[in-house]
Amino acid sequence: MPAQSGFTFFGLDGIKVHQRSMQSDKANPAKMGRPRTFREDEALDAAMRVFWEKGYEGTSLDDLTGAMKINRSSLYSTFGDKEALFRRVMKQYSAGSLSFMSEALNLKTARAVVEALLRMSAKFLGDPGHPPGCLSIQGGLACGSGNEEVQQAMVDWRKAGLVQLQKRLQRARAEGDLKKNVDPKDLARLIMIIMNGLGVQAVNGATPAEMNRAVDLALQSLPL
Amino acid sequence: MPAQSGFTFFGLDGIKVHQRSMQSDKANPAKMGRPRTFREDEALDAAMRVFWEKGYEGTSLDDLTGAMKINRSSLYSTFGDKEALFRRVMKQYSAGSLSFMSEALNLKTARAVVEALLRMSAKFLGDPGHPPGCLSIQGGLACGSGNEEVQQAMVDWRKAGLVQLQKRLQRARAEGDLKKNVDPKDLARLIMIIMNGLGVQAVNGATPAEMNRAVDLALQSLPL
DNA sequence: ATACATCTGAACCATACGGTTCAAAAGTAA
DNA sequence: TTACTTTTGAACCGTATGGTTCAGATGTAT
Repeated sequence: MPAQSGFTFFGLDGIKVHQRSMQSDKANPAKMGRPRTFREDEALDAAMRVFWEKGYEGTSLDDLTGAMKINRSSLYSTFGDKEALFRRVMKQYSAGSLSFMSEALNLKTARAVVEALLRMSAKFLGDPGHPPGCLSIQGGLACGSGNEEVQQAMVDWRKAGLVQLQKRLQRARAEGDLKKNVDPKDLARLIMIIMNGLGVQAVNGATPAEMNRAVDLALQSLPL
Repeated sequence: MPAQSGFTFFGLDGIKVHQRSMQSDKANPAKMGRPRTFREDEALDAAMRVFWEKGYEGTSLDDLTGAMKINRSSLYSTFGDKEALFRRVMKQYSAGSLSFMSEALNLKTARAVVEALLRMSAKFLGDPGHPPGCLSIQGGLACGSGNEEVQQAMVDWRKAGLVQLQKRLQRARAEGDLKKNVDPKDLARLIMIIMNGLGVQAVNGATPAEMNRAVDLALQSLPL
């Protein structure tokens, strides 16, 4: 399951494994020049955790190089610059951590979709195995001068999630799988509102269990 | 209505008014020393807007002194330092902008309380007359090294809102004003989740009308 | 062996940052 | 008028920030 690779930071202490695999790998001819001492995917995962915890503006290059265990030159030559790295991290997070959303959207009924989204969000956003909340929010809702493009990228990212859910529920409408008095766009927005709010509550220290109880209440009353 | 003073930035161009009132005010004996050229409350409102828009970390001293129209010495002598100013701003925001919460909590029934909270949040958080979202979130959910105390102050601030709502709904429970199968704590958390989520949606660009429709949906189905 | 290619590490850079200093300005007191 | 008090304004400060440079290290190719 490639979606799990976003969570399993298996390589953080596995630099030696990396070295051996590079030397023993005969299928890929070694590249000329000094070999890297780090794995790009591991460094990227480390960067993702730091940005998740400190936000874009609160994360310094020292934070990043320290967590990634690489030096500045390596960071720049591999990822470009701070912003490019963050954009890479956003993609990685979407493909990895947020992949539960795609799974949920693929369920058969609107009810199942919404229930999966809310329960999996409560579980994921408060999971103590990684920084709390959602990177698309933790990255920063507000920003100082010079970081507007990053902020806009996050706004677009969050909006894209809403659009996806709106489309799924509009499909449910077309399939007769939604009550007649329920507008799929409004429902999608309400669900997204609850998911965003769960992210904030997770940062406040709410446990998955506490959030799940609120989700129970929402699910027992929503018109689904 | 003192709550409105948080919104009415009447003094931003009113420095001249301030000067006249200072010279014509005979009730308060003039203080020795050079008179201030700014009004503290106006400067504080200006600071509030900047923090609201750029967050704590994204707001620089140049941003603040520019918006407040005072220089650094004046900012330091009047407010202390950046953190102290932000804490002042938090108080001002609570007393001003967030005062609708106290009003809502004072309504007679749980239903009225919840409805007022959600509708007033949708209206307030998306109001184009000020930066979008809620300062308690916009200030920053994540933070870099050195700003942990500010972050914790915001976490405590947000939690305090939840505790207030929990108490109000527990009172509703004691008064028999809440359905038997509804836990007041869980309901309070769900409402707070929705309010937090409305803040994020407002930052995404959702209009008060769009958010209000989602609130309609929530209100028509919540067990109240 | 030398030549070449790529990475590392450590130093460096220009600018930004929050905070400080102090002479001059603008008032009151005597 | 001088003395005192408080504020302003502009310069300054030490440190942090994102980004750059380049000699040496570590590999492949001939």
